[in-house]
Amino acid sequence: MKVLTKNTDYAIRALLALAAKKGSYLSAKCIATEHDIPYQFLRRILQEMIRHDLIVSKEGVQGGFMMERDPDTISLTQLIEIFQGKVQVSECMFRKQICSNRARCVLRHEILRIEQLVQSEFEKVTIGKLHRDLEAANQAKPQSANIEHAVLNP
Amino acid sequence: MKVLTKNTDYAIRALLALAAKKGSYLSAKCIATEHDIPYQFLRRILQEMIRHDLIVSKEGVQGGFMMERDPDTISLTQLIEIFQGKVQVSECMFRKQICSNRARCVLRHEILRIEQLVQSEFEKVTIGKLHRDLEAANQAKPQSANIEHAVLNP
DNA sequence: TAAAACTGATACTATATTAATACCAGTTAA
DNA sequence: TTAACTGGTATTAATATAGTATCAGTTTTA
Repeated sequence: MKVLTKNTDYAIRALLALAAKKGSYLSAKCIATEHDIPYQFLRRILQEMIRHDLIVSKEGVQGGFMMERDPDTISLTQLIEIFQGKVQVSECMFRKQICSNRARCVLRHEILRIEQLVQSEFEKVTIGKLHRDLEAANQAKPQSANIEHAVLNP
Repeated sequence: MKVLTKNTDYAIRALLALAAKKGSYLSAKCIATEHDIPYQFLRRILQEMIRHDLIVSKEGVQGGFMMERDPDTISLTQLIEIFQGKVQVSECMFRKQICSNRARCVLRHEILRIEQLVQSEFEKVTIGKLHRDLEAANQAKPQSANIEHAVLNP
C-alpha cells in the first residue's frame, strides 16, 4: 500500500525547490537535474500544478516556474487529491445497486472515520511546514545545499 | 487513492460471513454466491488467509472454511498488510542511495507519524468489532439475513 | 466404490494505473 | 535568429489489480 505515488513525490520535491527560490523562476530542467526527477515527467507534473493554480510559469529564455502562493496554503491533502484522486474506501463494497443507504454500512462507517482523520493530518502537512523543517535541518549542517543531501543525508 | 482493494474488501466480507457461522464450515461456493464475489478470486483469497492462519479449512464434501481464531484478533491492519502490502510512504523519495539516514528526512518524518496514526486506527477495526456492529444493525431490522441486505440496505 | 462436492495449487488473461518518453508548436531574451 | 524555455499531447513501458481456467487430490455419501 503506497501512500504517495511518484507523481505526488516529485510534486512535493519540485514545490520545495520552488519554495526555496521563492520569487524567481526555476526551469523544469534545473529542477529535474538537481532533484533527479525524469525531465518530461516533471514537466507534466508542473503543468498539472499550474492548472491547479499552485504555481505560475513564464515562457521563453530565463523563464520557468515560480511559487506565488503562500506555501502554507499548499497541503499534502491537495497534492494527493490532484495526483492520486480523492481518498476512497472501496467502490465495490458499497456499489449503488447493493448499497442504497451508504451511511449505514458498518465498515464504511469505520473507514470514513479513519479517512477523515488521515485527511486532517495530511492537511496539517503543508509545503510551508516542510520547507521550514528543511531549513532547520540545513541550519544544522549548512555545508549541504540541495534537498537530498541536506536533508536526506545530513 | 483507494484505501481498500477488492482483495481486502472480499477478504473482509468472507471473514464476516465466517464469523457469523463460527464453528461450522462454509464452502467457498456458498460465500461467493451469497456475497457476490467471483468464485475463483475468492478461493485464492481464502487460501491466502489460510497461509496466514486467519482461517482453517477442511477438504472434501461438507468441507469448507472455518474461523477458529477470536475475530477480535483479526484487524484491518493485518488484512491490508496481507493483500496490499505494508503501508509505505514512497520508495522513491527515500531510496537508500540517496537517503542513508532515513530518520532525518523531514517529509518522511511527517508521513511516518501519520502512518502510525493510521495503523493504530486500522488496528482498532477488527472483524469482531465489525461483526458486532453488523449484528446490532441486523437487530434493528431482523428481516434481512445476509450482510449486504441487512447492513447495506437496512 | 464411484460420483459429487469440496480444497490445494498454479498458470493464465484482461484491465487499470503508474511511470516514463518523445515530439512539435509557440514564446522570449540575448 | 537562435538557444533556452513552456504548452500541449501522443505514445510506450512497467507494474498492480482483477478475474478466469484447469488439474490434482480429499472426503462424504449413496
